[in-house]
Formats: sequence, structure tokens, C-alpha cells
Amino acid sequence: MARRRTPAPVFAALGDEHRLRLLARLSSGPLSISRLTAGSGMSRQGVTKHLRVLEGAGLVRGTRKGKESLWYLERRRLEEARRSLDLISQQWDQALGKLKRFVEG
Amino acid sequence: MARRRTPAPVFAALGDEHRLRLLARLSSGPLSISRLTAGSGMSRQGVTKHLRVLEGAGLVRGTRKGKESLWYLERRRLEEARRSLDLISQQWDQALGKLKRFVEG
DNA sequence: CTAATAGGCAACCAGAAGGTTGCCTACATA
DNA sequence: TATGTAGGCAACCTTCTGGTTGCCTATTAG
Repeated sequence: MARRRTPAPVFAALGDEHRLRLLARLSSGPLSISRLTAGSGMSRQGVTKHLRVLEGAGLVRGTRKGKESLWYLERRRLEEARRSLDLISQQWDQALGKLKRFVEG
Repeated sequence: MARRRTPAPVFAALGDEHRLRLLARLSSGPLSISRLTAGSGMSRQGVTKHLRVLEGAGLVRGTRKGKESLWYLERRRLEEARRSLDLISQQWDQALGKLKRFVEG
């Protein structure tokens, strides 16, 4: 039975403003690193590092195209993360239900 | 116009295995710190620190009850986070739609 | 061929995270 | 009242993060 991978790394990757903004920018299409760097208020290497974090979490994927490297969104992991949150949320609802029933006797 | 708070801190708080497990344990009812510590493979202070992180993100709330401090789940923020993910996911769908239309000309 | 552009790699650095331990206070109870 | 239990606070340590810079390679354009 394949133990489910924990969603923690994906959440960790999402837990940074810069990275959220990168993802937002990528959501209107693939972009190169220098494109992403422009207006990011950060050095190219800084952007690269964040992209690698996102890549490590499986949220984006980069391919070299000529002299530039293009970065795409990767959907699967985000879906997984979303499902995880839904699940957690569901558990919490149940918990609150139990508590409420208990309190109201 | 109240600018929306970024979901990054909540995601960051969720981005740790220990904290996810704490939340899971709390989802079956409020627990004290020593209860949470037992079987956590961590010192009491370690647990406390994680709880404070979760509290900082608004995901839990603790109140002192006699000699122990009880910790409860706080739903609002998780809902917000869930909505954020849904939103992002939606944006991505649109992006993929655009890309597809473009490719298929 | 040369110059300019895009990017990789490695070193470095400051500060934050994650964890521990030691010691003190507060409550509950024999 | 004396003792055990729950927890707070602060110091400390090590590792990870987020960012920089310098320099090298590869591709493209003149």
C-alpha cells in the first residue's frame, strides 16, 4: 500500500510571497528567467533559487530552449495540495460537529 | 478598500510535518501541551514552539485552563487558505486553457 | 569572429527556524 | 505544607533560507 506523500513540502513552497508572485506571473504563460527577474526586485540568481524550490515541490518545471530556460506551471501537485486542504478542512468540520454535539448535549 | 492579506504565512505554517500532525491530532478535540508532546518524538518546548507558529498563522488558539493550556483549532484561516488555493487553481486552469487554444490555433 | 545576452555554479553571508536544556512560576493534591 | 505536574522564558546551538556577488559557459546576433 503506497503511503501517501505528505503535502508539507508543497505548502512550504507556497509559503513565500516571492514564490506566490512567480506562480501568479507564470499563470499567464511560460516565461524565461530574465523575464521573471524583471520587476521582481531581486537578482537573477535569487529568482533562480526560488524557481528551484518550486521545482523541488513539483509546482513548476523548467526546460532549456536555446539560450533561455522557460518555466511552466505543473498542475498535478497543486491539485494534490488542494485536495489535502479539502481533506483537512473536512476533518475539522467533523471535529467541530462533535464538539458542538457534545456541548449542546 | 482593504487589501487582502496574503496567504503565504498560513501556507508556511502548514509546510511542516510536525505541525501538520499537531493539527491532525487537534482535529479530534482540544488537547493540552503535554498530551500533544506525548508520542510526538519531541520535547515539550519543541511542541510549544510549533504551536506558537500555528497560532501566529491563526490556525490554532490556546487558552490557559487551570494548570494546563488547551489548544483549539481555528477554522477561519484554513478556510481562507482553501479559498486561496481554489483561486490559484482556477487561474492555472485559465492559463492552460489559453495555452491550449493557442497551440491548437 | 566578436560582442551581447541568458543562464549555471560556487562561495559567501546574515538572519530565521527548529530544536535542546536549565531554571523559574503556578496550580493541584497527598 | 510539601511535592509533583504543567507550562513559561531565555539562552544556546546547528542547520536551513534567502539573498548577494563573481566568474564561467553557451547561444545568438552583427
